[in-house]
Amino acid sequence: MAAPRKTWFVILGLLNWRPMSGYDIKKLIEVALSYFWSESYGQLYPTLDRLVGEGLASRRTEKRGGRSRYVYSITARGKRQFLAWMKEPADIPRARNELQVRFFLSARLPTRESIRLLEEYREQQRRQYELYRDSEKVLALAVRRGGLPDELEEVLRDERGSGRSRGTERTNEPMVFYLTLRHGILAIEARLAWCDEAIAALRRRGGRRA
Amino acid sequence: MAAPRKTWFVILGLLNWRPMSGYDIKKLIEVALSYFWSESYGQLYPTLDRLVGEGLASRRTEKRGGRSRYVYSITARGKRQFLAWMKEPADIPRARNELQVRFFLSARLPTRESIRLLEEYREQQRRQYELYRDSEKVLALAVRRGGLPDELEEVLRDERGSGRSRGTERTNEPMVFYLTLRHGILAIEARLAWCDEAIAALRRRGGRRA
DNA sequence: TCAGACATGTAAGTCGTTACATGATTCA
DNA sequence: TGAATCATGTAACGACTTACATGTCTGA
Repeated sequence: MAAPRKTWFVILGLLNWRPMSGYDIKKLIEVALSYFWSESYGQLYPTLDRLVGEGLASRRTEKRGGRSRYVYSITARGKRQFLAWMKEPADIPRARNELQVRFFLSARLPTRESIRLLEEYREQQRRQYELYRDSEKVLALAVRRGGLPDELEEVLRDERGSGRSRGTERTNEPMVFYLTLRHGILAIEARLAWCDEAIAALRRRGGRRA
Repeated sequence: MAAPRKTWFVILGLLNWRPMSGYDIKKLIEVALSYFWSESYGQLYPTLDRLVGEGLASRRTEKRGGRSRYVYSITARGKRQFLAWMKEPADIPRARNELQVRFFLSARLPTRESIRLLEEYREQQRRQYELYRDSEKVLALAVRRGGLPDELEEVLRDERGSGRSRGTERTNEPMVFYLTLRHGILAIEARLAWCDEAIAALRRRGGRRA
């Protein structure tokens, strides 16, 4: 029973970055993590409440030009829990790949159905690939410069000094951002290569028959 | 609102293969689909009930040497629904990759933490890779022979003639099985390559400092 | 002035897992 | 005889999404 609580720890990890409102967290995930993570408000706000209830985060009200909002900070206890979670082995994700299951289920259908599925998949991956490559160019440049692209600098703004670096506590940030993206790129390249291989194999063996 | 209903369609797709009991379906998924799909009994049995309720499957009681069991078959209506679903575009899976999020969240931690995460990931992938390669050898051989490995032949037994093929209605089965596995293999190779690239990059830039 | 961003939440429903519960049959 | 496999289910819980609900502020 129990304890995936991923949302819980991801929020804690982002608060460990800097204090934020629920809205900020949502935005940050959309801008910087969307390739591999998502959260809905329906998860987010209740989880923030629970985090405060457990003493892992604290909440204060902030006025930002008349409009007020809740800003959450991680507590010492929260920090400890987050660090402990980071040390635990990640659990193997339950396998559920819809494309693959569709492809498998096409085995008893005419070959052209399998091929159609693959072509659709290939096109979807190709589109995604272009987006990734664009981001990669921007990030690679930034990494060489030792910073982050402006959009990201902006989302992560407050916790940084007025300059680009606080000097003392150097971190991996830009490199980790870049490498995270590289993971996505290599994964897509593998899928594209697979599509080509699979389409060719099916055509060789009976695409005509279908 | 509504309608992932993946379990629903996967079961329908398997029943389209041949009539089966809930237990059979579970076994088939474990043996042949475990790399990319899973179902629990808690999902399976209630879904089978609903399928029958909707007239997409029918149930009969079968005696198998004194022990009785329910065997489900797909109906014409069920077949139509399954085919319709196969034609729909697969929805983009919601992105949730725990390893990547952990890695991202390590950006503010000492570099050695990021590297540790990667090494753990790499080892996990490497183990999985060995299993895949073993299966690949077996399957590749079978594909060349035009059949399936004995374990799979057994799980899929009844619907086949007494020989290896019913002659008339040739399908892609062996090739699709093989290609499905190839997808997994190429994906893992990409992840291993990424781990190497990422570890090297982090070491270059400050592994010492950590 | 009005669209779009900022901002916070709830309700209902689906999806899915785990643990529990039960019992027959087979084979070493 | 007792462990493994066959076989079917339910209860409780947790995770997650979508749609709904509501209101403010900023800038073109």
